[in-house]
Amino acid sequence: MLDPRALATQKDEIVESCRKRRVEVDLEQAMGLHERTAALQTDLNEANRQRNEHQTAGKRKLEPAEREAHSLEGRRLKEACAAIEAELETVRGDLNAAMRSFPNLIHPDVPEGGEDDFRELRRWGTPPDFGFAALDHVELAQKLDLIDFEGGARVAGQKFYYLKNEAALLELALQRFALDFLIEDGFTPFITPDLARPEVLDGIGFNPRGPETQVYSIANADLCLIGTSEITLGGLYADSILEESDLPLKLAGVSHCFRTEAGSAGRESKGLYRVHQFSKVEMFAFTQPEDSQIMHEHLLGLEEKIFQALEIPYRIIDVASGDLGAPAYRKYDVEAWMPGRGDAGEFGEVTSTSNCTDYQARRLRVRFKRKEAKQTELVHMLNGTAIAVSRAIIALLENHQRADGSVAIPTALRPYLGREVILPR
RNA sequence: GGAGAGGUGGCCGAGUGGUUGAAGGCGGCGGUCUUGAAAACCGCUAGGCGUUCACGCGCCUCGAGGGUUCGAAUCCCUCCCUCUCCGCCA
Repeated sequence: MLDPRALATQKDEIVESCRKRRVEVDLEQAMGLHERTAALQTDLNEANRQRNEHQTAGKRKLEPAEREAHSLEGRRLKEACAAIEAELETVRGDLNAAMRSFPNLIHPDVPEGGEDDFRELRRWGTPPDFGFAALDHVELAQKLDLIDFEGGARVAGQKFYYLKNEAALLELALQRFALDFLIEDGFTPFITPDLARPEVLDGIGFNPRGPETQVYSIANADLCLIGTSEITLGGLYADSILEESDLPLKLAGVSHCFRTEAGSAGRESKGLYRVHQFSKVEMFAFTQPEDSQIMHEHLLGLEEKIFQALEIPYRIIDVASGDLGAPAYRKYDVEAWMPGRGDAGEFGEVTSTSNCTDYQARRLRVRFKRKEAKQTELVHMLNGTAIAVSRAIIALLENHQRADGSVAIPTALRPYLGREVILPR
Protein backbone atom coordinates (compact mmCIF):
# COMPACT_ATOMS: atom_id res chain seq x y z
CA MET A 1 0.00 0.00 0.00
CA LEU A 2 1.09 3.54 -0.67
CA ASP A 3 1.10 6.27 1.94
CA PRO A 4 -2.06 8.35 1.37
CA ARG A 5 0.05 11.41 2.11
CA ALA A 6 2.13 10.56 -0.96
CA LEU A 7 -0.93 11.27 -3.13
CA ALA A 8 -0.15 14.94 -2.75
CA THR A 9 3.63 14.91 -2.33
CA GLN A 10 4.45 12.37 -5.04
CA LYS A 11 1.51 12.88 -7.29
CA ASP A 12 3.44 12.91 -10.57
CA GLU A 13 5.36 9.76 -9.70
CA ILE A 14 2.18 7.94 -8.81
CA VAL A 15 0.42 8.98 -11.98
CA GLU A 16 3.44 7.93 -14.01
CA SER A 17 3.66 4.54 -12.29
CA CYS A 18 -0.01 3.83 -12.93
CA ARG A 19 0.25 4.88 -16.54
CA LYS A 20 3.24 2.62 -17.14
CA ARG A 21 1.57 -0.26 -15.38
CA ARG A 22 -1.66 0.32 -17.28
CA VAL A 23 -3.60 0.56 -14.05
CA GLU A 24 -6.57 2.90 -13.82
CA VAL A 25 -6.84 4.82 -10.58
CA ASP A 26 -8.84 7.77 -9.40
CA LEU A 27 -6.21 9.88 -7.72
CA GLU A 28 -8.41 12.92 -7.22
CA GLN A 29 -11.03 10.86 -5.45
CA ALA A 30 -8.45 9.28 -3.16
CA MET A 31 -6.93 12.65 -2.37
CA GLY A 32 -10.35 14.00 -1.54
CA LEU A 33 -10.99 11.11 0.82
CA HIS A 34 -7.66 11.63 2.50
CA GLU A 35 -8.34 15.32 3.03
CA ARG A 36 -11.74 14.43 4.41
CA THR A 37 -10.28 11.94 6.91
CA ALA A 38 -7.76 14.52 8.05
CA ALA A 39 -10.47 17.10 8.60
CA LEU A 40 -12.66 14.65 10.48
CA GLN A 41 -9.69 13.58 12.59
CA THR A 42 -9.12 17.17 13.57
CA ASP A 43 -12.78 17.56 14.47
CA LEU A 44 -12.72 14.37 16.50
CA ASN A 45 -9.58 15.43 18.32
CA GLU A 46 -11.23 18.68 19.33
CA ALA A 47 -14.42 16.93 20.43
CA ASN A 48 -12.41 14.47 22.49
CA ARG A 49 -10.42 17.26 24.04
CA GLN A 50 -13.61 18.94 25.20
CA ARG A 51 -14.86 15.69 26.58
CA ASN A 52 -11.62 15.08 28.48
CA GLU A 53 -11.77 18.55 29.93
CA HIS A 54 -15.29 17.94 31.07
CA GLN A 55 -14.35 14.68 32.70
CA THR A 56 -11.45 16.21 34.57
CA ALA A 57 -13.85 18.80 35.91
CA GLY A 58 -16.09 16.03 37.24
CA LYS A 59 -13.46 14.52 39.50
CA ARG A 60 -14.16 16.84 42.40
CA LYS A 61 -17.11 16.43 44.72
CA LEU A 62 -20.35 17.81 43.27
CA GLU A 63 -23.71 18.59 44.78
CA PRO A 64 -26.48 16.21 43.54
CA ALA A 65 -28.00 18.82 41.26
CA GLU A 66 -24.60 19.80 39.95
CA ARG A 67 -23.73 16.15 39.38
CA GLU A 68 -26.94 15.63 37.47
CA ALA A 69 -26.20 18.55 35.12
CA HIS A 70 -22.64 17.37 34.73
CA SER A 71 -23.73 13.89 33.74
CA LEU A 72 -26.19 15.26 31.25
CA GLU A 73 -23.51 17.37 29.58
CA GLY A 74 -21.17 14.37 29.64
CA ARG A 75 -23.67 12.28 27.73
CA ARG A 76 -24.16 15.04 25.18
CA LEU A 77 -20.40 15.31 24.57
CA LYS A 78 -20.13 11.56 24.23
CA GLU A 79 -22.78 11.50 21.55
CA ALA A 80 -21.08 14.33 19.69
CA CYS A 81 -17.83 12.35 19.63
CA ALA A 82 -19.60 9.19 18.54
CA ALA A 83 -21.21 10.94 15.57
CA ILE A 84 -17.89 12.24 14.26
CA GLU A 85 -16.25 8.92 14.92
CA ALA A 86 -18.86 7.06 12.90
CA GLU A 87 -18.39 9.33 9.92
CA LEU A 88 -14.61 9.10 10.18
CA GLU A 89 -14.81 5.34 10.16
CA THR A 90 -16.90 5.35 6.99
CA VAL A 91 -14.59 7.74 5.17
CA ARG A 92 -11.54 5.81 6.37
CA GLY A 93 -13.02 2.66 4.91
CA ASP A 94 -13.53 4.36 1.58
CA LEU A 95 -10.01 5.77 1.63
CA ASN A 96 -8.60 2.37 2.44
CA ALA A 97 -10.49 0.78 -0.42
CA ALA A 98 -9.27 3.52 -2.74
CA MET A 99 -5.66 3.14 -1.63
CA ARG A 100 -5.71 -0.58 -2.35
CA SER A 101 -6.11 0.18 -6.03
CA PHE A 102 -2.77 1.98 -6.15
CA PRO A 103 0.22 -0.10 -7.15
CA ASN A 104 3.71 0.66 -5.88
CA LEU A 105 5.88 3.30 -7.47
CA ILE A 106 8.12 2.12 -10.24
CA HIS A 107 11.86 2.14 -10.81
CA PRO A 108 12.76 4.62 -13.57
CA ASP A 109 14.71 1.99 -15.53
CA VAL A 110 11.84 -0.49 -15.74
CA PRO A 111 10.99 -1.02 -19.41
CA GLU A 112 7.56 0.15 -20.34
CA GLY A 113 4.97 -2.20 -21.75
CA GLY A 114 3.36 -5.59 -21.23
CA GLU A 115 4.51 -9.15 -20.72
CA ASP A 116 6.57 -9.25 -23.92
CA ASP A 117 8.24 -5.88 -23.49
CA PHE A 118 10.84 -7.01 -20.96
CA ARG A 119 14.45 -5.95 -21.38
CA GLU A 120 16.96 -8.75 -21.62
CA LEU A 121 19.92 -7.83 -19.43
CA ARG A 122 22.31 -10.69 -20.10
CA ARG A 123 22.70 -14.36 -20.90
CA TRP A 124 24.84 -17.03 -19.33
CA GLY A 125 25.80 -20.38 -20.80
CA THR A 126 25.15 -21.91 -24.16
CA PRO A 127 22.06 -23.96 -25.00
CA PRO A 128 23.23 -27.55 -25.44
CA ASP A 129 23.74 -28.87 -28.95
CA PHE A 130 22.62 -32.45 -28.48
CA GLY A 131 23.12 -33.94 -31.93
CA PHE A 132 20.05 -36.05 -31.27
CA ALA A 133 16.37 -35.34 -30.93
CA ALA A 134 16.00 -33.76 -27.54
CA LEU A 135 13.09 -34.93 -25.41
CA ASP A 136 11.01 -32.71 -23.19
CA HIS A 137 10.88 -33.32 -19.45
CA VAL A 138 7.57 -35.13 -19.66
CA GLU A 139 8.99 -37.69 -22.07
CA LEU A 140 12.21 -37.96 -20.11
CA ALA A 141 10.36 -38.41 -16.86
CA GLN A 142 8.28 -41.14 -18.36
CA LYS A 143 11.25 -43.03 -19.76
CA LEU A 144 13.14 -42.73 -16.51
CA ASP A 145 10.04 -43.35 -14.38
CA LEU A 146 10.47 -40.12 -12.45
CA ILE A 147 7.06 -38.45 -12.39
CA ASP A 148 3.55 -39.88 -12.25
CA PHE A 149 1.15 -37.34 -13.69
CA GLU A 150 -1.69 -39.81 -14.10
CA GLY A 151 -1.49 -40.84 -10.48
CA GLY A 152 -1.53 -37.20 -9.46
CA ALA A 153 -4.60 -36.55 -11.57
CA ARG A 154 -6.40 -39.59 -10.20
CA VAL A 155 -5.76 -38.71 -6.58
CA ALA A 156 -5.83 -34.92 -6.56
CA GLY A 157 -6.75 -33.80 -10.06
CA GLN A 158 -5.18 -32.18 -13.10
CA LYS A 159 -1.87 -30.42 -12.52
CA PHE A 160 -0.97 -32.59 -9.57
CA TYR A 161 1.79 -35.16 -9.80
CA TYR A 162 3.91 -37.60 -7.91
CA LEU A 163 7.67 -37.27 -7.93
CA LYS A 164 9.22 -40.71 -7.70
CA ASN A 165 12.59 -42.43 -7.76
CA GLU A 166 15.43 -39.93 -8.42
CA ALA A 167 12.92 -37.10 -8.86
CA ALA A 168 11.82 -37.52 -5.25
CA LEU A 169 15.45 -37.41 -4.18
CA LEU A 170 16.06 -34.49 -6.50
CA GLU A 171 13.46 -32.44 -4.68
CA LEU A 172 15.25 -32.90 -1.39
CA ALA A 173 18.69 -32.49 -2.93
CA LEU A 174 17.78 -29.21 -4.59
CA GLN A 175 16.30 -27.83 -1.40
CA ARG A 176 19.32 -28.73 0.67
CA PHE A 177 21.72 -27.51 -1.99
CA ALA A 178 19.95 -24.14 -2.08
CA LEU A 179 19.79 -23.86 1.69
CA ASP A 180 23.49 -24.58 2.13
CA PHE A 181 24.27 -22.01 -0.51
CA LEU A 182 22.13 -19.37 1.19
CA ILE A 183 23.36 -20.13 4.69
CA GLU A 184 26.85 -19.53 3.36
CA ASP A 185 25.66 -16.07 2.29
CA GLY A 186 24.29 -15.29 5.75
CA PHE A 187 20.67 -16.32 5.38
CA THR A 188 18.81 -17.91 8.28
CA PRO A 189 17.07 -21.08 7.12
CA PHE A 190 13.38 -21.59 7.86
CA ILE A 191 10.75 -24.16 7.15
CA THR A 192 7.58 -22.11 7.27
CA PRO A 193 3.92 -22.92 7.71
CA ASP A 194 2.21 -23.87 4.43
CA LEU A 195 -0.91 -22.02 5.54
CA ALA A 196 -1.40 -18.45 6.62
CA ARG A 197 -4.11 -16.05 7.67
CA PRO A 198 -5.82 -14.01 4.94
CA GLU A 199 -4.58 -10.74 6.49
CA VAL A 200 -1.01 -11.82 5.96
CA LEU A 201 -1.67 -12.73 2.32
CA ASP A 202 -3.34 -9.39 1.95
CA GLY A 203 -0.44 -7.49 3.48
CA ILE A 204 2.02 -9.13 1.13
CA GLY A 205 -0.22 -8.19 -1.77
CA PHE A 206 -2.03 -11.40 -2.58
CA ASN A 207 -5.76 -11.30 -2.97
CA PRO A 208 -7.11 -14.25 -0.99
CA ARG A 209 -10.61 -13.98 -2.40
CA GLY A 210 -12.47 -13.22 -5.55
CA PRO A 211 -12.99 -15.11 -8.79
CA GLU A 212 -9.46 -14.54 -10.09
CA THR A 213 -7.68 -15.52 -6.94
CA GLN A 214 -4.68 -17.78 -7.21
CA VAL A 215 -5.15 -18.78 -3.61
CA TYR A 216 -6.70 -21.90 -2.15
CA SER A 217 -8.73 -21.32 1.01
CA ILE A 218 -9.41 -23.86 3.72
CA ALA A 219 -13.12 -24.49 3.99
CA ASN A 220 -13.51 -24.82 7.74
CA ALA A 221 -10.83 -22.43 8.93
CA ASP A 222 -9.85 -18.84 8.31
CA LEU A 223 -6.67 -19.90 6.55
CA CYS A 224 -5.24 -20.04 3.07
CA LEU A 225 -2.69 -22.32 1.48
CA ILE A 226 0.31 -20.20 0.65
CA GLY A 227 1.39 -19.72 -2.94
CA THR A 228 4.93 -18.94 -1.81
CA SER A 229 6.78 -18.63 1.47
CA GLU A 230 7.21 -14.97 0.59
CA ILE A 231 3.94 -14.76 2.50
CA THR A 232 5.08 -16.52 5.65
CA LEU A 233 8.55 -14.99 5.66
CA GLY A 234 7.29 -11.49 4.96
CA GLY A 235 4.57 -11.84 7.54
CA LEU A 236 6.95 -13.03 10.21
CA TYR A 237 7.78 -9.54 11.39
CA ALA A 238 4.36 -7.97 10.87
CA ASP A 239 3.66 -5.33 13.52
CA SER A 240 7.19 -5.21 14.76
CA ILE A 241 9.99 -2.72 15.09
CA LEU A 242 13.37 -4.05 14.09
CA GLU A 243 16.66 -2.73 15.40
CA GLU A 244 18.81 -0.90 12.92
CA SER A 245 21.55 -3.40 13.75
CA ASP A 246 19.25 -6.30 12.76
CA LEU A 247 19.25 -5.09 9.17
CA PRO A 248 19.64 -6.35 6.59
CA LEU A 249 17.74 -9.42 7.67
CA LYS A 250 18.00 -12.36 5.27
CA LEU A 251 15.67 -15.31 5.57
CA ALA A 252 15.56 -18.47 3.49
CA GLY A 253 12.25 -20.33 3.61
CA VAL A 254 11.34 -23.81 2.47
CA SER A 255 7.68 -24.41 1.87
CA HIS A 256 5.17 -26.05 -0.34
CA CYS A 257 3.44 -23.66 -2.69
CA PHE A 258 -0.17 -23.98 -3.78
CA ARG A 259 -1.74 -22.15 -6.69
CA THR A 260 -5.18 -22.56 -8.19
CA GLU A 261 -3.90 -21.32 -11.57
CA ALA A 262 -7.36 -19.94 -12.23
CA GLY A 263 -7.50 -18.35 -15.65
CA SER A 264 -4.25 -19.87 -16.83
CA ALA A 265 -5.85 -22.58 -18.93
CA GLY A 266 -4.34 -22.71 -22.40
CA ARG A 267 -1.09 -21.03 -21.39
CA GLU A 268 2.11 -22.95 -21.82
CA SER A 269 1.66 -25.44 -19.06
CA LYS A 270 2.94 -28.81 -20.15
CA GLY A 271 4.00 -31.25 -17.45
CA LEU A 272 5.59 -29.66 -14.42
CA TYR A 273 5.67 -26.12 -15.74
CA ARG A 274 2.42 -24.88 -14.27
CA VAL A 275 1.16 -27.03 -11.42
CA HIS A 276 -1.07 -26.65 -8.39
CA GLN A 277 1.58 -27.66 -5.88
CA PHE A 278 5.35 -27.46 -5.80
CA SER A 279 8.15 -26.89 -3.35
CA LYS A 280 10.29 -23.83 -3.21
CA VAL A 281 13.22 -22.34 -1.38
CA GLU A 282 12.56 -18.64 -1.15
CA MET A 283 14.85 -15.78 -0.20
CA PHE A 284 13.45 -12.86 1.72
CA ALA A 285 15.21 -9.70 2.85
CA PHE A 286 14.36 -6.77 5.09
CA THR A 287 16.59 -3.77 4.52
CA GLN A 288 16.92 -0.10 5.24
CA PRO A 289 15.41 1.95 2.41
CA GLU A 290 18.75 3.10 1.06
CA ASP A 291 20.01 -0.49 0.79
CA SER A 292 17.17 -2.19 -1.04
CA GLN A 293 18.42 -1.69 -4.58
CA ILE A 294 21.79 -3.15 -3.74
CA MET A 295 20.07 -6.06 -2.02
CA HIS A 296 17.89 -6.59 -5.08
CA GLU A 297 20.98 -6.96 -7.27
CA HIS A 298 22.46 -9.26 -4.66
CA LEU A 299 19.44 -11.56 -4.66
CA LEU A 300 19.57 -11.69 -8.44
CA GLY A 301 23.26 -12.56 -8.21
CA LEU A 302 22.50 -15.45 -5.88
CA GLU A 303 19.85 -16.78 -8.25
CA GLU A 304 22.36 -16.66 -11.06
CA LYS A 305 25.04 -18.46 -9.08
CA ILE A 306 22.60 -21.22 -8.25
CA PHE A 307 21.77 -21.83 -11.89
CA GLN A 308 25.40 -21.55 -12.86
CA ALA A 309 26.18 -24.25 -10.32
CA LEU A 310 23.42 -26.35 -11.87
CA GLU A 311 25.05 -25.73 -15.27
CA ILE A 312 21.83 -24.50 -16.81
CA PRO A 313 21.95 -21.73 -19.44
CA TYR A 314 19.75 -18.79 -18.65
CA ARG A 315 18.98 -15.18 -19.39
CA ILE A 316 18.02 -12.34 -17.08
CA ILE A 317 15.10 -10.11 -17.89
CA ASP A 318 14.05 -6.80 -16.41
CA VAL A 319 10.30 -7.32 -16.24
CA ALA A 320 8.21 -4.68 -17.98
CA SER A 321 5.96 -2.25 -16.14
CA GLY A 322 2.68 -3.90 -17.07
CA ASP A 323 3.81 -7.29 -15.79
CA LEU A 324 5.25 -6.27 -12.44
CA GLY A 325 2.44 -6.92 -10.03
CA ALA A 326 1.24 -4.22 -7.67
CA PRO A 327 3.81 -4.56 -4.85
CA ALA A 328 6.95 -4.68 -7.00
CA TYR A 329 9.02 -1.58 -7.63
CA ARG A 330 11.24 -3.60 -9.91
CA LYS A 331 11.40 -7.28 -10.81
CA TYR A 332 14.01 -9.48 -12.44
CA ASP A 333 13.29 -12.95 -13.74
CA VAL A 334 15.80 -15.66 -14.42
CA GLU A 335 14.64 -17.64 -17.42
CA ALA A 336 16.34 -20.98 -17.88
CA TRP A 337 16.87 -22.56 -21.23
CA MET A 338 14.39 -25.39 -21.64
CA PRO A 339 15.28 -27.51 -24.67
CA GLY A 340 11.95 -29.33 -24.62
CA ARG A 341 9.87 -26.19 -24.72
CA GLY A 342 8.39 -25.03 -28.01
CA ASP A 343 9.75 -26.35 -31.30
CA ALA A 344 13.46 -26.12 -30.58
CA GLY A 345 13.73 -24.96 -27.02
CA GLU A 346 12.72 -21.74 -25.33
CA PHE A 347 13.50 -19.82 -22.20
CA GLY A 348 11.12 -20.41 -19.29
CA GLU A 349 10.89 -18.54 -16.00
CA VAL A 350 12.57 -20.37 -13.14
CA THR A 351 13.09 -17.65 -10.57
CA SER A 352 11.96 -14.13 -9.91
CA THR A 353 13.15 -11.45 -7.54
CA SER A 354 11.26 -8.31 -6.60
CA ASN A 355 12.09 -5.18 -4.70
CA CYS A 356 8.80 -4.22 -3.07
CA THR A 357 10.31 -1.21 -1.25
CA ASP A 358 7.96 -0.17 1.58
CA TYR A 359 4.74 -1.23 -0.15
CA GLN A 360 4.32 -4.45 1.83
CA ALA A 361 5.93 -3.07 4.97
CA ARG A 362 3.36 -0.30 5.23
CA ARG A 363 0.38 -2.60 5.49
CA LEU A 364 2.22 -5.17 7.60
CA ARG A 365 3.71 -2.40 9.76
CA VAL A 366 7.27 -3.68 9.65
CA ARG A 367 9.44 -0.84 10.83
CA PHE A 368 12.88 -0.12 12.17
CA LYS A 369 14.43 2.62 14.19
CA ARG A 370 17.68 4.34 13.43
CA LYS A 371 19.98 5.17 16.29
CA GLU A 372 19.15 8.60 17.67
CA ALA A 373 16.04 8.80 15.53
CA LYS A 374 12.79 9.86 17.12
CA GLN A 375 10.55 8.11 14.66
CA THR A 376 10.48 4.68 13.18
CA GLU A 377 10.72 4.10 9.45
CA LEU A 378 9.28 1.43 7.24
CA VAL A 379 11.73 -1.22 6.12
CA HIS A 380 12.08 -2.28 2.53
CA MET A 381 11.09 -5.85 1.76
CA LEU A 382 12.46 -7.98 -1.06
CA ASN A 383 11.91 -11.50 -2.18
CA GLY A 384 13.49 -13.85 -4.65
CA THR A 385 13.30 -17.48 -5.63
CA ALA A 386 16.31 -19.60 -4.81
CA ILE A 387 14.90 -22.82 -6.22
CA ALA A 388 11.39 -23.54 -7.42
CA VAL A 389 11.82 -27.30 -7.45
CA SER A 390 9.37 -28.25 -10.17
CA ARG A 391 10.76 -25.82 -12.71
CA ALA A 392 14.34 -26.55 -11.71
CA ILE A 393 13.64 -30.21 -12.43
CA ILE A 394 12.38 -29.34 -15.91
CA ALA A 395 15.57 -27.41 -16.66
CA LEU A 396 17.82 -30.07 -15.18
CA LEU A 397 16.28 -32.99 -17.01
CA GLU A 398 16.04 -31.25 -20.35
CA ASN A 399 19.50 -29.65 -20.36
CA HIS A 400 21.44 -32.60 -19.03
CA GLN A 401 19.84 -35.37 -21.06
CA ARG A 402 22.21 -37.58 -23.06
CA ALA A 403 21.95 -39.64 -26.19
CA ASP A 404 21.61 -42.92 -24.29
CA GLY A 405 18.50 -41.60 -22.55
CA SER A 406 20.24 -40.93 -19.25
CA VAL A 407 20.44 -37.59 -17.46
CA ALA A 408 23.74 -36.32 -16.07
CA ILE A 409 23.75 -34.68 -12.66
CA PRO A 410 25.80 -31.47 -12.41
CA THR A 411 28.82 -31.76 -10.16
CA ALA A 412 27.56 -29.33 -7.54
CA LEU A 413 24.43 -31.39 -6.99
CA ARG A 414 26.04 -34.83 -6.82
CA PRO A 415 26.85 -34.78 -3.10
CA TYR A 416 23.24 -33.89 -2.38
CA LEU A 417 21.66 -36.41 -4.71
CA GLY A 418 24.13 -39.17 -4.01
CA ARG A 419 24.54 -40.10 -7.67
CA GLU A 420 26.13 -38.80 -10.83
CA VAL A 421 23.57 -39.84 -13.36
CA ILE A 422 19.97 -40.92 -13.70
CA LEU A 423 19.85 -44.07 -15.79
CA PRO A 424 16.91 -45.55 -17.69
CA ARG A 425 15.54 -48.53 -15.87
C1' G B 1 -11.57 -32.48 21.27
C1' G B 2 -12.07 -31.73 27.21
C1' A B 3 -10.44 -28.69 31.61
C1' G B 4 -7.85 -24.53 33.46
C1' A B 5 -4.72 -19.99 33.21
C1' G B 6 -3.52 -15.72 30.72
C1' G B 7 -3.01 -11.60 26.81
C1' U B 8 -0.19 -4.40 29.61
C1' G B 9 5.27 -0.18 26.48
C1' G B 10 11.47 -2.88 22.17
C1' C B 11 11.37 -7.21 25.99
C1' C B 12 9.94 -8.97 31.07
C1' G B 13 6.46 -7.51 34.59
C1' A B 14 3.18 -4.41 38.49
C1' G B 15 -1.40 -2.46 38.32
C1' U B 16 -9.23 -3.94 39.86
C1' G B 17 -13.37 2.58 38.46
C1' G B 18 -10.84 9.02 38.42
C1' U B 19 -3.51 13.52 37.80
C1' U B 20 -1.78 5.56 35.29
C1' G B 21 0.31 6.40 28.88
C1' A B 22 0.90 3.28 32.84
C1' A B 23 5.47 1.32 39.00
C1' G B 24 9.80 -1.79 38.81
C1' G B 25 13.36 -4.45 35.95
C1' C B 26 15.95 -5.60 31.31
C1' G B 27 17.58 -3.65 26.85
C1' G B 28 18.94 0.98 24.21
C1' C B 29 20.92 6.13 24.28
C1' G B 30 23.69 10.08 26.89
C1' G B 31 26.78 11.22 31.11
C1' U B 32 30.05 10.62 35.79
C1' C B 33 34.17 7.55 37.21
C1' U B 34 38.46 4.90 34.38
C1' U B 35 44.65 5.04 30.48
C1' G B 36 40.65 1.97 28.11
C1' A B 37 36.90 -1.55 29.20
C1' A B 38 33.84 -3.73 32.91
C1' A B 39 31.28 -2.63 37.40
C1' A B 40 28.79 1.19 40.03
C1' C B 41 26.02 5.66 39.91
C1' C B 42 22.95 9.77 37.39
C1' G B 43 19.67 11.22 33.40
C1' C B 44 16.78 10.12 28.96
C1' U B 45 13.94 6.28 26.33
C1' A B 46 6.29 3.51 23.71
C1' G B 47 3.72 3.57 18.99
C1' G B 48 0.48 6.13 15.86
C1' C B 49 -2.66 10.21 14.10
C1' G B 50 -4.15 15.48 13.51
C1' U B 51 -2.26 20.44 13.45
C1' U B 52 2.17 23.67 12.83
C1' C B 53 7.60 26.52 8.61
C1' A B 54 9.21 25.11 13.34
C1' C B 55 9.26 25.02 18.86
C1' G B 56 4.95 23.02 20.28
C1' C B 57 -0.21 21.85 21.08
C1' G B 58 -4.01 18.21 20.83
C1' C B 59 -6.00 13.27 20.10
C1' C B 60 -5.87 7.82 20.04
C1' U B 61 -3.87 3.17 21.71
C1' C B 62 -3.07 -1.66 27.97
C1' G B 63 -5.29 -8.65 22.28
C1' A B 64 -9.95 -7.06 18.89
C1' G B 65 -14.93 -5.37 18.87
C1' G B 66 -19.21 -3.90 21.62
C1' G B 67 -21.60 -2.43 26.45
C1' U B 68 -22.12 0.00 31.58
C1' U B 69 -20.41 5.02 33.56
C1' C B 70 -19.82 12.04 33.72
C1' G B 71 -15.20 8.87 33.85
C1' A B 72 -12.63 1.94 32.17
C1' A B 73 -6.05 -1.20 31.59
C1' U B 74 -9.46 -1.93 35.79
C1' C B 75 -16.74 -3.89 35.63
C1' C B 76 -20.08 -6.76 31.76
C1' C B 77 -20.71 -9.32 26.79
C1' U B 78 -18.76 -11.40 22.14
C1' C B 79 -14.67 -12.84 19.39
C1' C B 80 -9.37 -13.81 18.52
C1' C B 81 -4.83 -15.51 20.28
C1' U B 82 -1.18 -17.79 23.69
C1' C B 83 0.21 -21.14 27.55
C1' U B 84 -0.55 -25.54 30.96
C1' C B 85 -2.79 -30.33 31.91
C1' C B 86 -5.76 -34.45 29.83
C1' G B 87 -7.23 -37.07 25.32
C1' C B 88 -5.78 -38.26 20.26
C1' C B 89 -1.70 -38.55 17.15
C1' A B 90 3.27 -38.06 13.12
